[in-house]
Amino acid sequence: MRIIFPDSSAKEYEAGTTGLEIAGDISPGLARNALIVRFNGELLDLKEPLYDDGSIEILTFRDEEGKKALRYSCSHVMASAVQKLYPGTKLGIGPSIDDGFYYDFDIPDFTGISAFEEITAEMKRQVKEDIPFIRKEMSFEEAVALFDGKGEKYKIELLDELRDTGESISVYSHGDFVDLCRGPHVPSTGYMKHFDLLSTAGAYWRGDEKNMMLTRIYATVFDSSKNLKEHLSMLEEAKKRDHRKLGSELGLFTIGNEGGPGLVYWLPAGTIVREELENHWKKAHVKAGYQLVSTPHIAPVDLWKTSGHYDYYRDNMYFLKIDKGEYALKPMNCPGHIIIYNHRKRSYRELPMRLAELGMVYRYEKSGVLHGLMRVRGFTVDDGHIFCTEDQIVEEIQQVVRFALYFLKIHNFGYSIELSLMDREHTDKYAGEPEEWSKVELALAKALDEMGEEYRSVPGEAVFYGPKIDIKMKDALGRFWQGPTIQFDFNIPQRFNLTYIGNDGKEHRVFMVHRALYGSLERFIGNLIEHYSGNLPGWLAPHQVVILPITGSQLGKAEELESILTDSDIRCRIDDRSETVGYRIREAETGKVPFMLIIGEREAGSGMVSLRIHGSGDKGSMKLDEAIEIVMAGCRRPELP
RNA sequence: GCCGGCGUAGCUCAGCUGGCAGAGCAGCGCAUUCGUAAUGCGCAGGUCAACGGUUCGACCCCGUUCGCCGGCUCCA
Repeated sequence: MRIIFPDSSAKEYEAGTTGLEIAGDISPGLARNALIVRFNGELLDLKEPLYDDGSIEILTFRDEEGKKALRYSCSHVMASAVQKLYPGTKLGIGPSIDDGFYYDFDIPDFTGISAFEEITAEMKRQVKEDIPFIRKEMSFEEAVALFDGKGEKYKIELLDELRDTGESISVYSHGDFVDLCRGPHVPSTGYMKHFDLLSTAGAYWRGDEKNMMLTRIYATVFDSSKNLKEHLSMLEEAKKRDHRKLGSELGLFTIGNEGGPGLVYWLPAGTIVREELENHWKKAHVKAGYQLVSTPHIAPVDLWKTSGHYDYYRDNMYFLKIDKGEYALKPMNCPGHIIIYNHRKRSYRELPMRLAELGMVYRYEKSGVLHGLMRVRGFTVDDGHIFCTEDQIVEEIQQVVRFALYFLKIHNFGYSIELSLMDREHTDKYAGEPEEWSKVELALAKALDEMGEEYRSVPGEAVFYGPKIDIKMKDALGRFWQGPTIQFDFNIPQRFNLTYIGNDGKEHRVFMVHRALYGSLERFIGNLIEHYSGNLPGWLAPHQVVILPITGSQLGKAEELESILTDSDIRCRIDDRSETVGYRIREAETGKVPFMLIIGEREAGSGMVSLRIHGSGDKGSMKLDEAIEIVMAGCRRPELP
C-alpha cells in the first residue's frame, strides 16, 4: 500500500503495517512520542493495522487530538483505580477537557480528597505494569449485555442514545477494566507516567440539575514531567494572583460575612482604583459621543412588566413594597434608559443617540455561584444603549467594537470575537421577524468584516431578543474571560414602542443596541488584579509614591516633595515611622507601590532624590525634577481614543 | 440551589484520646535615626462562626443555621 506523509512524500508499505511501525520507520523518536494516528482523516489507534493506500499523520502530544487521546486514556486508568479501591462504583463519563480530564463516578462511601493518595498509587502501579489498551467493536446488544452485567446504569443510558445515532459501538479495556469509548487510545497504560489528581467536585449527571449528583475527580496528564510541572506551577501562579487574596492583602475590598454574601464593600484603596477606571471611562464615553445619564436603583414593577423582565427574569430580582405599590431593584439598566429616550418624541436628527451610565444593578444569584468580585449580587454595569436608524447600524457597531478594543488594549488583554446568531431551525424562540434578524446579522458580520477583525460565528447562541457580538479577553496567564458584549435588541423597542420621526415626517421604529465594555466593573477589576498580579499600572495604583526620609532630619525635604507631587495630582504619602529604611522599603514593595522616593543626607543638601521602582529596584540618586518626570510619566492616565 | 471540604486573634496557622486558648506577622508602647525587601525589648489582642444537644466538664463529639472554599447548574 502507498502511504503519503504530511510533507506529501510517499512510501510503499506492506498491507497490515501499523501506524506505530510506520512511525518507527520514520524515526525512533517519533515512534516514542507517537500517541495516535490520523489515517485518511480518521483517528486511529497506533496498533491498528492499515490496509489501504492513504495519507497518514502521526499525532503526538503536540497535536490537539493526541493530547486528548492521552487524557481520556488516562481517565480510564483513573476510573479503573477508583473502581478497584471502591467496589460498587458506577461509571459516569470521563472526557478530556482543556488542560486535563475528569471522570464522573457514583462512588459509595467516597472519602474525598484523602483518597487521592491511594488512587494515585494504584494508577502508578498500572502505569508501571504498562497494560495494553485493547479496542473491541461490538453490536449494540452485546454492549448493553456487557455493561448491564456490570450494573453500569449510566453507561446503559449513554448506549441508549448511541443506538439512535447508528454509530458503531466500541469499548476499550485494559486488564479487567472495560469502558465504553469511541477512542482512539494510546497503546498502553505506560504512556501516562506524568499525571496528577487535582480536585474533586460534585457534578450533575449529564449536566442537568434535576439529575443525581456524581463525584467528579479532576486530573491532568502530560507527555513529560517538565510539562506537567510547568502546568502545576501555572496553577500555583494563578492561585497567587487570586484577586480575592490580593484584594484583601492590598486592602481593596471586603465581601461576604456580615456585609452579606455577594455584596462588595470597597475600601479606600479599592475605591481609588474604581474611581480612576470610572473617570477614564466617562471621559472616553463623552469623547465618543455618548451622553451620560443616571437612573434610580429601584423602579415600579409595571416598568419591569413592560420590559419583560418581570416575566423572564423575576427569579433573579429583588422586590420591595413602597406605599401601595410594588417595586423592584433594577437587575438591568435598560428600562431606565428607555424612559429617558421615550420621555418625549425623538427626531431622526437626534440619532444615533448614545446613552451611557455606570449603573449599579442587583441580581439574585444562587449562593453557590458567588465568587469574589467575579460573581456577586450587586454590581456596576458600564452600560450603554444606542438608539439608531437601520442605516446607522453598521457604523455604530464598528464604533462600539473599536471602542471596546480600545479599553482592552490599554491593559494589553488579548481577545477573540464571537458573533452569536439565531438558531434558524427554531425561529419562533426569538423576538422580532426572521427577515429583520437576517438584516441585522448581516450588518453585524459586515461591520466586523470591514474592520478586518477575525471572528467566529456561532448559530444558536444568540439571546432571544437579538444577535450579539461577544469579545472574550485573554489575560496574562492565557485565560479567557467574558469581556465586552454588544447586543442587538428587537424586543424592547417593540415592547416600549420606541420610535423616532423620520425626515418623511412619519414614525419609525428605532433600532437599539445594548453594550457593556467592562461588563461589570467589579468583575473587570477582579480580572485586572489577576492580570497584573496586583501590580496595577501607575494610574490605577491606590498609592503611587511613598516618600522615605532616611532619618528625621530629611522630613522637611520630604514634605516639600510631597506637596509638589500632590499639586501634580500624584497620590503620595510620607512614611517617616521610626523603622529602618529596609523595613519601610519592604513594606512599600509588598504593598506594590510603584514608586519610592528616598531622601537621605546625601540627597537632601543637593536637590537630589533616590528613586526606586517597584519590582525593578534601586535606580540611584538623580535630580528632583528628573525623578518627578519619571513618576509623572509612570502615573499618566491612558490617552483617550 | 446541589455534591464535597473548611470556619481558632486583623492576617497566616498550631492546639494530642474531651480537662485553664498558643505562635509568627500586623497593632500599640518604649528604645533606636538607620542608605534600598523584616532593629530590639515590652504590652495588648479570643463568646474557638452562631445556636442547640450529649457530658461532671466541649475549640474538640452530635444536630441546626450562617459564612467561605473547590466544582456542578446558572451568569456580567
